[in-house]
Amino acid sequence: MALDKPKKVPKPKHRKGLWSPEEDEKLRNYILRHGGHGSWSSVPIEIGLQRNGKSCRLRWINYLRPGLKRGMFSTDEEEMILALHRDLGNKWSQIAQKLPGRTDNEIKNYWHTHLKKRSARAFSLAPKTSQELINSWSTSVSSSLSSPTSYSSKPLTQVPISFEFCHTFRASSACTEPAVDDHDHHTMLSSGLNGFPNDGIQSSLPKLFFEEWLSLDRTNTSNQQLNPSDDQLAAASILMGDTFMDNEFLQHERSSALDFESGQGGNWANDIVSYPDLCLDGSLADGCFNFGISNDHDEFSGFKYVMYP
DNA sequence: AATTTGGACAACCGCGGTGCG
DNA sequence: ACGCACCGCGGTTGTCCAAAT
Repeated sequence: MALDKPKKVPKPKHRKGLWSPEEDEKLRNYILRHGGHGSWSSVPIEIGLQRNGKSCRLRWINYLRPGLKRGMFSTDEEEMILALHRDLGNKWSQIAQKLPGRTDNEIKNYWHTHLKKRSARAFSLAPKTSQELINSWSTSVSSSLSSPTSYSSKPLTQVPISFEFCHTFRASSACTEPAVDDHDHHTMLSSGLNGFPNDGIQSSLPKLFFEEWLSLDRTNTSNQQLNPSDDQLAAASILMGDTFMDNEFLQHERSSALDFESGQGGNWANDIVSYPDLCLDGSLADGCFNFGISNDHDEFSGFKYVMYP
């Protein structure tokens, strides 16, 4: 017996679980053809997928999007994640922004399965955040400041800064992170290179991390706060090669670096070489910026500046 | 050989923020 | 001002698979 039930509009049954290669193919083709800037909720309808828009978006971002690295994390990436997690906590999306080709989900999973225990161990042995490192560094450095610097009028330039030894490499070769001993890893210096240890290590120009520089300035100069626009100006000054030398602080750094290098017996041509790490679209890749000096043997001794906007 | 266990990764869920009508 | 849809994020759960029992 037929009942006159009100017609129910069937709720679209969305498939869940793992994506099939066919589904991937459909989604990839559609996004590549139409772009991923429309409404995600309409995407599965357009291509006949029994998925919801949210699921499509996630699949695209975490798996299908071009430029994803996949595969094992490098040691550098691991260190980066550990350091960023110390500073940012579970801000996976922010951490992912510093690691091109990695997704927040991927980093989050990797953290939980590989790095969490390691971090917990390290936590009990070392200062907890870079800020704490900086604070401890500044204490140890304050007594070793040999002379006030000429650029002391700017809050930006008044802070002690940590350096790590960088390396020399031929301009044509890829820049890889230098292998440094723990002994050398956190050599403390004043904001100039005054007192830079002339320990005979060839090509040991310092590496400065902007994150440390800027955050240190924020906390250590209570009455001379570096406001965000100054941060941006500083960053812009670094990124714009031509305006590089307008920065008094960096100018001082440069001359100190050159003094140091000449003391190392190098025949340096005093050329500042500077270049940002860029994405294909021209945006800053991972907050890194490199600069240094070159000699007449086409060797480059440089710093890598890491900036976290 | 069958079952259990645990690690690794993929995907989902819920919440808050934002933009728009 | 309000409601709605959408997006992005972080936490959680589900699934697969290899190693252990």
